[in-house]
Amino acid sequence: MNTLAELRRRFAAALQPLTDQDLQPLVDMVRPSQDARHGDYQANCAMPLGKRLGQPPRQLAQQIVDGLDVAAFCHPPQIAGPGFINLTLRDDWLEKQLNAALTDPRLGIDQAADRRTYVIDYSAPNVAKPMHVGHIRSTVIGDALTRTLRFLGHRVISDNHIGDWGTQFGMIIYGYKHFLNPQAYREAPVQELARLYRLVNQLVEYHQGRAGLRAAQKRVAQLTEQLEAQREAPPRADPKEEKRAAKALKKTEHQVAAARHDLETLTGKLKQVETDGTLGPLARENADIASAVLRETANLHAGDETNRALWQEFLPYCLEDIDRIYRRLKVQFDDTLGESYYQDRLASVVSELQAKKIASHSDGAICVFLEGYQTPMIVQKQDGAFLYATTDLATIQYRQQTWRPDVILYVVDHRQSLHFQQLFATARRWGYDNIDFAHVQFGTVLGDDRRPFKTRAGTTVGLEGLLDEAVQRALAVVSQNDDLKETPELSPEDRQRIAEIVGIAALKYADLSQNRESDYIFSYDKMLALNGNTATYMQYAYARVRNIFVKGDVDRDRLHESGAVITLAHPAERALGLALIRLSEALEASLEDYRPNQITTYLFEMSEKYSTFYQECPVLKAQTAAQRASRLLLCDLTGRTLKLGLSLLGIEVVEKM
RNA sequence: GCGCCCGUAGCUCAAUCGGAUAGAGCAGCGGACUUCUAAUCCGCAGGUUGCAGGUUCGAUUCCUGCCGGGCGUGCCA
Repeated sequence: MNTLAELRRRFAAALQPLTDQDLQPLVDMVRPSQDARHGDYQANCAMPLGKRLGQPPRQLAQQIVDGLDVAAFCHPPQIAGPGFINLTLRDDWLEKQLNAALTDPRLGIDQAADRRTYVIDYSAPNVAKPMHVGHIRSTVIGDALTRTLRFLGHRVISDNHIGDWGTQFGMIIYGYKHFLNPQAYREAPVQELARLYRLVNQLVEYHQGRAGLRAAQKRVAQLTEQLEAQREAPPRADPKEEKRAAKALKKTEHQVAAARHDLETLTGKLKQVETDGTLGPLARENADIASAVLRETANLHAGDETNRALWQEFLPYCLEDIDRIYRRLKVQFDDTLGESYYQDRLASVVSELQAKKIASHSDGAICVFLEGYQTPMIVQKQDGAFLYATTDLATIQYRQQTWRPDVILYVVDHRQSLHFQQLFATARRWGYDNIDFAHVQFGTVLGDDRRPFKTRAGTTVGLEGLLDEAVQRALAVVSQNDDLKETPELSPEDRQRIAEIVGIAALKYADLSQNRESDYIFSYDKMLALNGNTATYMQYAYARVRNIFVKGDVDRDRLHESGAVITLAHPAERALGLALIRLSEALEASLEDYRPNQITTYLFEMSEKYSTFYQECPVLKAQTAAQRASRLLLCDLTGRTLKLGLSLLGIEVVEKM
């Protein structure tokens, strides 16, 4: 049962006779108290309503309380301050909820009343390119939303909209035709294809870098010159002008620094290739590689038989490669329908948009012009090629035909927000206005230096290396802790298995616990910290719960069959009990704005309550048999709540750590 | 230039569509292990929520201006 939802229903009934206005906003003002001194829940609706009705808010609060039927689960409501209504749950009612949850596999959490169909579009890497740190947020957030929605009874289709039709295949095809090591390909095709991709990409970047070197040098020179001029300019008479000039100067200084930095990394990269015994000659021999790669890509799209056959051959290997990472992350998709899947729909999408006068010719391209946007959304280029906007529209069409979703969620980073605004607006004009579209956007992963997370050498960090590093560090933590015990309990195999779970969990949790909209600073140390809002802390809490049952040789089934019940006597027991009945509130809150950090915050607070309880309330050595049984049941419910809550985030627990 | 987002404790972050005395964790200081895992717990200190106005019973939240930062911006995804 969702206590908050129930309280809101009761308030709606009490408010009904007092106003004929929309009750929803008023009812939403019933919420958990932030401060325990104001009770467990509070209603703040008397102030705004009193204002609208021209009545003193405290008097109105009294009227609401008079008509409020909550005696079964609350102490008499208290009116405080300007008109807050404070509610405190009765212990006997709390106990009833907890004892009911004990016998329910869903821990007393109801399924949603309105079950809807969701398509969730997340992860979406470009296959054939190694996955990197940028893919983790989409994958982890999308997976958590999928699991949570599903648990609440919604129909969810998770769809990995992979990039399987882009230039990266042109690169591999070119590499295959020119640089293949046949034996390596036979023995380990995935690795060989990855090598070809990296090699060709490096060569393309080299030549693009060479081509851009002049411009970069020129830019530095130009900006430096501009900077000198600005510095030597005489002071302005007008203070306003002077201020503006100072600002412009500062801006130029930044630009010079950035341009120098760019130039340095560029020359560094060029030098690296030129001095390399293998790469240097290859670079010279393949001077037109960039345009050749584009030709291979265009041929693929045009239906060239050789390239199609190669694409068909490569794709399974590429999928195998990303599947290895998904298996490790324990992420699964219902469908993996990439860009290539929609190729034969694109032309008709464009002609349909034209027929409906939604799209029109402009500068040789076909564009959708939207009110309120300076730039149009281009659906077909001058050269006839389609763009990702076209594919996204075709995808919406397919999803509507196939699943008739109520909602489509796109878990994609915030830099694409303009694209999605235009996409959704176009889709609505096209007739898909019964679908609720949402861009579930998230910020960039940054390094300590607040720049996008890179290795020391300046290359992007591969996702696999990231997982390895997290697991390796988790192994050190687990081992260190086990060594500190009087008699270490874990075999090397145990430690390795636990480290895999703890390391991956830390990585996922660090991401999920952040408000998804802000950029976040990546830190192994922080995510594997043993205190604070981390997965490790909660897994530890879970392991301590389980250990009590081991140490006390308590059989859970027999405990439940014994007829024992939870009674809340100690303040720490009550605080824990209150937290335990609120998982459903946290789940609902997290789905309101698609923010998994609502769940992590809940789990952290609940774990803290457990840690306090653990400290203050002996379980196995409780005073009486009834108290011991009650506390054991509280522990059991805590463990199950942790396990369930974490599982909805895609995070596993361990029995020992 | 235009558009979107952000600015909260020394650091990393919260704050449940305007609620009561802005909360955590690190880092700092002080306590608690003959007792179920001290990977823990308890306490102290730390703030003009970028700045200046405005809206009202009440503002981190809404509006205006300014300062500082990020991202995007007609043929990449």
